Amino acid sequence: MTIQYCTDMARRHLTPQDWSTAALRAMARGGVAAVSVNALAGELEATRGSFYWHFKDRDALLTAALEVWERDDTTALIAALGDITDPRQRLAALFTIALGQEDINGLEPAIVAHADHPAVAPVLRRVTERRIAYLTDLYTELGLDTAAARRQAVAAYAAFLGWLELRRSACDIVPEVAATGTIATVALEHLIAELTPCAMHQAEPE
Amino acid sequence: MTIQYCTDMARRHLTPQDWSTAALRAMARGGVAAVSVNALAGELEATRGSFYWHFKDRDALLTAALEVWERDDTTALIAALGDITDPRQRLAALFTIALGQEDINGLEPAIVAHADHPAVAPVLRRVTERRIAYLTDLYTELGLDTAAARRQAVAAYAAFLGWLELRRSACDIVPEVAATGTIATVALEHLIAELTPCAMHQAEPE
DNA sequence: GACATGCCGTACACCCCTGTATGGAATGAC
DNA sequence: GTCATTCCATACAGGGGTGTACGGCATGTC
Repeated sequence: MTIQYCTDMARRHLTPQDWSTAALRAMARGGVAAVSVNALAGELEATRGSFYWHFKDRDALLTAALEVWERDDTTALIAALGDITDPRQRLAALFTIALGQEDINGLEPAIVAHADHPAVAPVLRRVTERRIAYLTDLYTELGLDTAAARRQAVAAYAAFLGWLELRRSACDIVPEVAATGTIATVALEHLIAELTPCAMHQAEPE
Repeated sequence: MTIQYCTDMARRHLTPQDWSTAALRAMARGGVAAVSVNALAGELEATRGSFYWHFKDRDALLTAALEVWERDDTTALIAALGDITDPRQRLAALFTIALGQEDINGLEPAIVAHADHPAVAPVLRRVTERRIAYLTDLYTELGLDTAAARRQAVAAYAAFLGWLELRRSACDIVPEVAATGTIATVALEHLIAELTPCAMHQAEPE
């Protein structure tokens, strides 16, 4: 019985990035417990021997994957908005990008659901602090005082999280949450227009 | 070596309700995977023999626990609001109760995170439909037309879910999300006053 | 062409969880 | 007191996941 190794084509080597993104996909589906080396190896058409070459542990994969999430969905996103000068356009672009290019559906709810996990807690804390601080600065730039900007940032971020959660749990029941095109308009209506009317007009000359 | 059975006091028998609530607590901490018969037996100071007397399967426990969640946090909650005639007071009481008496912290995010699980999907679908339908009716009673009421219901429910998620993930970073006293005021400001200003005044005579 | 090294497949031991079978303690009926 | 029933503890087999040891196939170097 001959074992066939690479029948299809030149099998390219797996990178730690491949394992990390596969781990994030698995986490979005079934939580932290779904990130099993066995399942990921099957999905990547490899074996666990490949995994333990790139990573020391399963915990090392978890932290690496969550750092990828932190880098892509928070650090890089904020950095991409740096060149937009108008704060209103920056706010609009922020939620448009965050809601529009959601790469892995259900990842954020899965991460938040395991907030107590030792591999999740520090990254989630950094991400939440960074995002709320950025939103607070943005609302301050829009003319709100410190307390009001903070409140708006918390409310907007909660609405954002709930929007993602609703998209994950009931994209068939609530179809308006699924279409990428309407997300921009609906989200901007609810997050910008409606979450800031009480203090917006005295800051807006128009 | 004598085995001591009931040293402390008359050990009352465990009910399926005990197992269900313990399952919900475990699910809130570590997701569906944390609902293990072993762990729950240790928490309840019993053995798996007791469990398999009350339940056929682990899946039977999951569905029973989720039905308890559906009954307590949706059916009973809506039923408790039936005697409030004023829709504005009913809306205020709804979010006050839903946000105030959150019995198990982090349960809703955990359930939503496993929306694809076969034991979760049907219950979550029923709960989401029921809640959004109730909110839609409530906003309709408040004077909104069908489309607007539906949009407000979806937005308010998303904000509610995100508020719970933020409370779970960052109650230390965002302290305003934890205090039960301020929840009522903040939630009512953001959910009633701010989510319905565009169409509220023409329905409100005052 | 010998040799080192990067990358991966395989096999083994170990642990945790599930489900079932079986026995035993406690309680009430009579 | 006997007996049946309820409820629970214990023991066992089976499966799946982890981590490690080891062996093998490549590719590049000299």
